[in-house]
Amino acid sequence: MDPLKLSNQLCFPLYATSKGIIKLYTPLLNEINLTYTQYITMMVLWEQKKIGVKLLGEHLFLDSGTLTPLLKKLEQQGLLTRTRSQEDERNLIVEITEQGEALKERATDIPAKVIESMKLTDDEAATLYQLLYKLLEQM
Amino acid sequence: MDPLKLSNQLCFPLYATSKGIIKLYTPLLNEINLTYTQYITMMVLWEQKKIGVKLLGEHLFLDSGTLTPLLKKLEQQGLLTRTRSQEDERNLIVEITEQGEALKERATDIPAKVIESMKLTDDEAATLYQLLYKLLEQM
DNA sequence: CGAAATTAAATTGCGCTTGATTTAATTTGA
DNA sequence: TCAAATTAAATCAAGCGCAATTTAATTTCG
Repeated sequence: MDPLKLSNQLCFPLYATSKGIIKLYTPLLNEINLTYTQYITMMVLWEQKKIGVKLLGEHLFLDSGTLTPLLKKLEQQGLLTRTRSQEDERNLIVEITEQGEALKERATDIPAKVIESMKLTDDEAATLYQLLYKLLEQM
Repeated sequence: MDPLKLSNQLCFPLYATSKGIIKLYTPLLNEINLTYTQYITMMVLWEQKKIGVKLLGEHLFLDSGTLTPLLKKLEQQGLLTRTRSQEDERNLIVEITEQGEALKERATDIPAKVIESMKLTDDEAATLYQLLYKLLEQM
């Protein structure tokens, strides 16, 4: 059992599957003019309405290097506003707009379409979900 | 059950775990001057010695847009050679060099170190592996 | 108090990733 | 045969991802 055989690695199928599923999302997200990263950002805002960049980054495992330009773009598109916090000017607060809220409707069907094309049983999906979160938690 | 809740998605933990594990690899790969993508490319060459770019891309789920610059860099580092096929000049053949072979030794320990820090049981790892390949196959 | 440390975003630089287009070689078929 | 279609890499543009640095605000503590 060669540890350097591609087929013996866990990371590689993770990396490939992740890219593959994002590629399933892409044509659906194109219709609402979002990239995958923009989409998961909007998902947080659909839940929370208003959140600081630091906390947002912790939810998404992304830092300001990725988020700053991405949030500026979403702001330009009118989906959110960016404002410095009054209490602590170091913090930038991101808040969803009406337009951003409205976009949620057009996104509702997307997850179901992707899950369908993944063809996993409910059990398999649950197992996968649980293993991935176990890994995530200890990182 | 909101389908647009981040925590209800399968793709997001896949995406996050994939990035997280690559981040475990990064400091180890830095010591042998490879990025993760360069590393999986070298893994194919450690197995096959010689392969066309198209087939290489099929193994790695990458296209010439990613591979062309990456292979040029690895060629500059002396780890492989790039030669047009005699039979069909459209094909570029990549072949590992002595130096490329030699690098394999320095990489042997890396997978074990990463797997260790993932803290999954053998069963869990096997289940995860199997689910990911099931997903990959139907994509 | 006020200098030093800490914190949050922004910026920079480099590399990956993909979609689309271009270029060149080969194959196909009217 | 030879023009049209196909194939393989290369190239280009746009965006992500991350490490490292910079800038500005706030906190800590001597």
